[in-house]
Amino acid sequence: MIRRCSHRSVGRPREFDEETALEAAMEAFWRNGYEATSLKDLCTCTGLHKGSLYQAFGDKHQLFMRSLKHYSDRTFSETAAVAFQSDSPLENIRAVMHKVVNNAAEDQGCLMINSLVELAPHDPEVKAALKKVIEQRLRMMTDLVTSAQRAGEIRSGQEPARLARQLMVTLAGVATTVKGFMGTEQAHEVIDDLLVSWV
Amino acid sequence: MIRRCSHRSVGRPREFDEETALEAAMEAFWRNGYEATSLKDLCTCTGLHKGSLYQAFGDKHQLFMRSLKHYSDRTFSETAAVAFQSDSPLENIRAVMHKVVNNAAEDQGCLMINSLVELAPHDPEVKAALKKVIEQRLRMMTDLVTSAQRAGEIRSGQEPARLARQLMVTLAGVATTVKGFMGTEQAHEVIDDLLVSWV
DNA sequence: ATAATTTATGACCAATTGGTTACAAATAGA
DNA sequence: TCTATTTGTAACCAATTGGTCATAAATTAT
Repeated sequence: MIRRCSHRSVGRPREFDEETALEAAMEAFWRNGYEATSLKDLCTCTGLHKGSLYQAFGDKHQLFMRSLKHYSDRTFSETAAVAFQSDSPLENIRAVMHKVVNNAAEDQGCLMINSLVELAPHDPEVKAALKKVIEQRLRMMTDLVTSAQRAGEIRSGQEPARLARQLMVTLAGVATTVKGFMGTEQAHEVIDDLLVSWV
Repeated sequence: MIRRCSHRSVGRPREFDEETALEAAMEAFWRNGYEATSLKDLCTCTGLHKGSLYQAFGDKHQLFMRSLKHYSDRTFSETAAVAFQSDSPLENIRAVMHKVVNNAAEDQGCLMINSLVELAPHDPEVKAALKKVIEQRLRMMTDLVTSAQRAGEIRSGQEPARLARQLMVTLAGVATTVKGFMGTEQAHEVIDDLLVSWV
């Protein structure tokens, strides 16, 4: 059972790029939600036929799981990238928060929060996947808060874990209210207002 | 065109209570979301047949709109009821916030936030309805914040409208994170942590 | 009693859902 | 060239979707 290279074996070669198709599917799920995205929609936006989709990704649910993972991987690496740019921990927190807000596109929100609301209560697989990535992010936030407290940039009265939770809740709130009732600018203001009260 | 009483006219009398049926439908939409709630589900939970449902409420979307209104009416009156219990404006804010959190049932969240996430971006009617109720709540919050600032219970550095927005965003965030990643107790802590930083 | 009216019920409908499968086309290895 | 293998394509599938309609039952007004 040796596969020399990932994809240059015997059969007919793929005519599409798996990554591109996945990105398109993710976009559709992100914009419309899981239930509201039909197989036909997925075929249209990826340019593939049902058969190809199933062969490449499995059924709709598996494709969704991969989309979700793709999304969370990308957004996490993007935010982690700005988490250590400054030597001021508070500035790093601010940068991370604004990064997340920028990612939560207007009217589209955040795929993770969307999925949390739509699917988590009834889809154990989605719930487990989200649990993992949320805890991951919570850990990062907690570390940042701890650093900021040590640096004296945030008052030390409250536990870092609880302040981190506050940040996460605010981000979740922004990701939902940005769906029709808040411009991106206002969302950024919310972040700043919160952090202002922490110094 | 005179109707003497609302419902004791000619035809065969209703065998079900409209209010009860509406409540059941609302519960289903609340728990499962719009798309994931099928007509059959609605028939099962209300105990009605399709025909009766359509005659009484119109199509699925109209029934949903009535459910949403029913929900927002009930929750708003419940929260407004506790908004003036104390003579301390800050205590009233706290009471309102905790009331909302209690309403957002674990794993079920808040029907308005759920609908905001699932439908608002693509359903103008839902969006408009939510806009109305959200602005209503925002006004109430703003008034409470203003009072609290006047009473000196909240520092006066920030605009009441922006602080109110902060409260709303936090509530929205709690309503989503409560769907699998936060117990009710923790949700209450988040509220308290936020308000603590305001004094 | 009868007519008018409104209800409850279930059969019925076209369209769409997610999903499978048969088959032709395209490649690599023999 | 021939075989094995994998892809693309479209026909096909049962089940479910939201929604309508004809009909019988239950009531009030006459």
